[in-house]
This record gives sequence, structure tokens and C-alpha cells, in this order.
Amino acid sequence: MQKENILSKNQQIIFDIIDKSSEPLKAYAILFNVQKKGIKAPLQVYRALDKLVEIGKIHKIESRNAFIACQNSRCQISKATAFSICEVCEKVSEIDNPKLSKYLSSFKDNSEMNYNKYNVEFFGLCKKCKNK
Amino acid sequence: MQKENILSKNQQIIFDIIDKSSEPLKAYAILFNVQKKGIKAPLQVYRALDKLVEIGKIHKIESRNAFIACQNSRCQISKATAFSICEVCEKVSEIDNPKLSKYLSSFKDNSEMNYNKYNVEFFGLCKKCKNK
DNA sequence: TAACATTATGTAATAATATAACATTTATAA
DNA sequence: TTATAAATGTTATATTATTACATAATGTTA
Repeated sequence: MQKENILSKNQQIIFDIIDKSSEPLKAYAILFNVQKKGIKAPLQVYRALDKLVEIGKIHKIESRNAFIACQNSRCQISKATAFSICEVCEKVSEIDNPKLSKYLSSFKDNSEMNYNKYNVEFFGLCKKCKNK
Repeated sequence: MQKENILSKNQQIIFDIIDKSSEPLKAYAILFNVQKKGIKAPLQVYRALDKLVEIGKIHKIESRNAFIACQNSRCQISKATAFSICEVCEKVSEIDNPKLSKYLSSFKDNSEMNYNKYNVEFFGLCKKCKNK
């Protein structure tokens, strides 16, 4: 439901750039990109990013401080996210794996904590970089 | 083997502070703490942090930009880390769960990537905050 | 539709996090 | 003991993110 939200002007501009990008984008790279469109200040970018993350249109790759568009219909509003990251070329993909998400969503340890969200990042070598 | 590394002076100072702390520490909080011990510059802190992460004595909590001492004999040199984070009180614990680490270490998707490392952060409410 | 509340925007300043570059010292290995 | 690697010290600067305050646009409801 939330993913069909109508975006505001700034949100739409910034989402489009992230969505078109083939790689995760950093906030200031986005800022540089949108200055011609009238978005001049970091805060304008960060506000749009915050909202887009909140409604699940984009995700933040925490280890890279960068943002990518959500590719995964199953990742309920950014509450359950998984990424693969190539440590050589820095290619990042969202992992869409029902077994993994089921496993992690139902994970319980003995700490008496209630988990409602997780984020996992897998690191390694992508196919291309492996064969070099 | 690496965990038994002898630490250099700065590394030891900074490790001790993190190890004694009951909560994750941020780099500049550490810096403030060690200025009386002659460590005056951010870079001195970051260099020690980098090394301590590399040898597995501490971990970085990516979503918080903060560092905690490793509590887990099983997390082979920071290649396989799992944390629980309370979103109310910000308490962070390292999860030591053989099943989880086995599951994630052997995770393969259909992307032809070879994973050699992962990090997962679970978010929720800790026992205390749940009962408030 | 007027009144109110909520969400979004604009702008300036600054805080917080992290690295580059270079010189020097200490520890380790050959 | 000389060469090499690892660690340190210092200054400057780059990168990432937020505070504070003013205004405008949008949505809600009486």
C-alpha cells in the first residue's frame, strides 16, 4: 500500500535518479546531480531520502552510506532487507530469496528481544570479478 | 591466532575503552576519552579502530557508526557478525547463535557470487523497553 | 470554504564522521 | 645491522548528516 504513495516533487526527482542508476548513489552525488533541478541544499536531499526509505521505495546500504531503489516486492517497507556486495567492483544487488527472508524474519534467539526488522549484507566477489 | 595479536600502545588504549564500555562507542567519543592519554587526532583513533576491526577484536555497528568489543569466539575475524539492536534504548548485543551463523555462512543464492563475509543487524525492542 | 493540522520546501549554519598527505619513529625480519 | 613493515604524530580537508528557523503546499474536517 505505502509503495503506491504519490511522491512530492523533490521526492520524485530524487527517486528517479536513484531508480535509474546502475549503482548505489551517495547523498552528495545525488545532490550534485539535482542542482540543475533546483535542489541546492543537502537537507533537501536527506529529507527526500529519509521519506523514500520510510515508505520503502529505496534502501540504504549501511556499510556504504549509499542508496538504491527497492527491487523486491517482498521486502515489506524496508523491514527485511538483504544485499550482496562485491568487494572489488562494489556492485550491489538486493537479494530476493524467500527462504532467507523467512528464516531471518522468524529468527529468535534467547535474548527475549522482539525483532521487527533486520538488514543483512553479504560480501564477496561477483561473477565478473571472480573471473579476472 | 590473530586475536592473540599483541596490540600497539594506541590500539591497546582504544581497545580497553571499547571493551570496558557497556555500549557501542563512536569514534569521536573515543577520541574525547583518550585525549588525556595523548591521542589527540581523529586519525589516530581511526587507525586503531581499523586495525582492531581487521584483527577481529572489535566490530563496527554499521547502522550506528559505532564500535563494540567482540564477545564471540565463533565470529572468525569479523567475517560473520550478527547484532541485536534495541531501537528504543539503543542497547546492542552481539548474537552468538551457531545455527544462525551456520545458515548465513553457507548461504548461496542464484547470483553466482561467492560470499566470504556477512553482517546482519536485527532491530526491535529489548526486554526492558518492551515492558515499559 | 474557513480553520486547522500535516507534510513538504527553502536556506544558512554547523555538527559529526572519516580520509589524504607527509614526516617521523618503533618494531620485526633478514 | 640494515632493510622492511607497522605504527605514530600532525595538519588539513573531505564527506556525511543534522539543527534551527521561516515559509509554502496539501489534506482534513467542521
